[in-house]
Amino acid sequence: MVMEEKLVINELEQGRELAKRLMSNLKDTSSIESSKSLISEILSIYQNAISMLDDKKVLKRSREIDDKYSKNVIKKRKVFEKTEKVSFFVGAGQEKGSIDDGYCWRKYGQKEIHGSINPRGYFRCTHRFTQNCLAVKQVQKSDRDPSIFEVKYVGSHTCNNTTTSPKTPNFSVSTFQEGNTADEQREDIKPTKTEEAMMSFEDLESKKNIFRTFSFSNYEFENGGGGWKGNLFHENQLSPAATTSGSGITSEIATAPASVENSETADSYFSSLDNIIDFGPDWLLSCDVLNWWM
DNA sequence: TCTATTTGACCCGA
DNA sequence: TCGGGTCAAATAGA
Repeated sequence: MVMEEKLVINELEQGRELAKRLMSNLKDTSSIESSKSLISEILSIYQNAISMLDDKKVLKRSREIDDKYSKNVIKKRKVFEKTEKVSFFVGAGQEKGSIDDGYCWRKYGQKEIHGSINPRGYFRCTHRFTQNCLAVKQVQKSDRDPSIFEVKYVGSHTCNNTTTSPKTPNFSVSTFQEGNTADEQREDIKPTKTEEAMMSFEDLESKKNIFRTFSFSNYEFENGGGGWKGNLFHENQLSPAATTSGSGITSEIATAPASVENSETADSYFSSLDNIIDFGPDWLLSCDVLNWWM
């Protein structure tokens, strides 16, 4: 492991520790100011870690592009590191490819995927050629629940242009064990740990009310392990407060009062954070997801 | 006419 | 050899 990677991991571990302290603070309604301070620290640490990773990626990609064009290799497939891939599920109601994450995407291909019912769409940043932005995303409708789109982001944006300011769709994050085959993942579709986070970022620009609409959820199977429905944002869940579907803790969180710290049920929500915050390496490798709210 | 999408072909890695 | 990612010509739509 190179020095930079150790530094990044160290940063992320600090963030995790701070998050744990934050969890404790949130159980104590008298320590709101302390919690706000911790949140700022956490965001700063994650930003540092992401910047470190991005610096490395930008350099690597610049070399890839130089190689590509200098050798006139037009169709050479880029090989990204596994750590650049992030998988998460986005609620339906936003048709494939039009999931509004604030960036401009252009579809450049679609493929039938072996073993999957639904084709996978390939999108790249509109500013790929004007600003050399190599961000790419893949969108595929879930085989298990057609109302769900699985979106994989490869690389992060280096462009400045967005349709609006970059924003986060309401989404449910799930990380999978790296190295598993697609079939293995389908066979054992649950996350390897309690790694699912449900988030709503309605007002991230101001960041004033961060965490008012932010919640983590413990992983839960519906019908004894049968599916994701209870944990996913469906189109009627774009406004979590209006959620009526789903069951268990997920649904409760979706309808949780804005002021979680004062909620009677807040303790029960955050009592499960020990499991969630202990994301483990897979989650740490997926921190591109943080770009959404930075 | 311009821009985005579709789709078959091409290419590479496993 | 196969599966998946990308290209680019054809097509659609504003």
